[in-house]
Amino acid sequence: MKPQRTRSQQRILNLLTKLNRAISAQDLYVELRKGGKSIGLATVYRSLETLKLNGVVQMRKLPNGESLYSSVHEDQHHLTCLNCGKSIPINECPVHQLETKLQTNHQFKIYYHTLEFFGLCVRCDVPNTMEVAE
Amino acid sequence: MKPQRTRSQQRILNLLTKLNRAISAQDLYVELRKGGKSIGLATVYRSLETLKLNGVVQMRKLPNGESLYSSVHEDQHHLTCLNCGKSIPINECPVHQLETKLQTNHQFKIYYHTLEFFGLCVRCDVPNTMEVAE
DNA sequence: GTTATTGCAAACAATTTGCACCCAC
DNA sequence: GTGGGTGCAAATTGTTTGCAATAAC
Repeated sequence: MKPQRTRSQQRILNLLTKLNRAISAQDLYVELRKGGKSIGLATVYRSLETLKLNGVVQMRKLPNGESLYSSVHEDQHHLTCLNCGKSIPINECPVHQLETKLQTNHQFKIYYHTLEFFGLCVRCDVPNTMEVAE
Repeated sequence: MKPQRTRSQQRILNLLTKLNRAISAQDLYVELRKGGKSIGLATVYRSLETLKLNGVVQMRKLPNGESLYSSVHEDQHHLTCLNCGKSIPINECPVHQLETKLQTNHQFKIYYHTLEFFGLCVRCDVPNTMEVAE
């Protein structure tokens, strides 16, 4: 029962699928314009909103406030440094079993989940008192 | 090796510990003012930033862009509805073992993690074509 | 032709920054 | 007295909204 999509939604979904990685709305906008498509930023946001509610697009928020969107089968999580913002992708994901269980117990249709680890990377985890000269 | 805290940082940390739940910076600000403390909103943000880097405060971002802060031992995750925004707390958390492993493998000092499930709650998961009359 | 979608510009909200003042040491 | 910490107001940034023009059916 695929909901019908508008032209813009279709374009965005295509691009997200092709890219196969998370991208911000702003960058998505730039990419689409580059591709010759005339599209407004507002439309990008509106389309992403709808696609999210349809369960085909997912979103994660970076600590800096920016949102990254990707197509929903992308099950990729990250280890993010609170200081430099560097994000390391990780492969493991131990929550699928729990997801199924929650879906049943809470009568909730789960579309996707986010799992992020935050801390300090080696470079930023300065041994306290002294600065790294580098 | 506890880093020394400024007056504001101390107050904020105290309040977060007392509350034992996640709260937005704005609300934190209001609470502190109510409590008779003269404090500026910017200071609240600056203090939270520092406390976060110290690993004693953690943050999660709601889909609406607001950030919620809590003291870091709070290991509480949520099931959030993409439509109405309702957030249901869950008790399970299957990631601690993975956390330890990642910490070693990636030479990363992990302070905390966030785990959120997104989808539609029963009320919002309308059986497609027809609206709920309610 | 009627209705939903789109683009643009203006509006918004959370957060950050500049800067003068104040407090702690 | 000096340097970091603080409050206020202004600036910034990502996102949302109002509305007239446009496309879809």
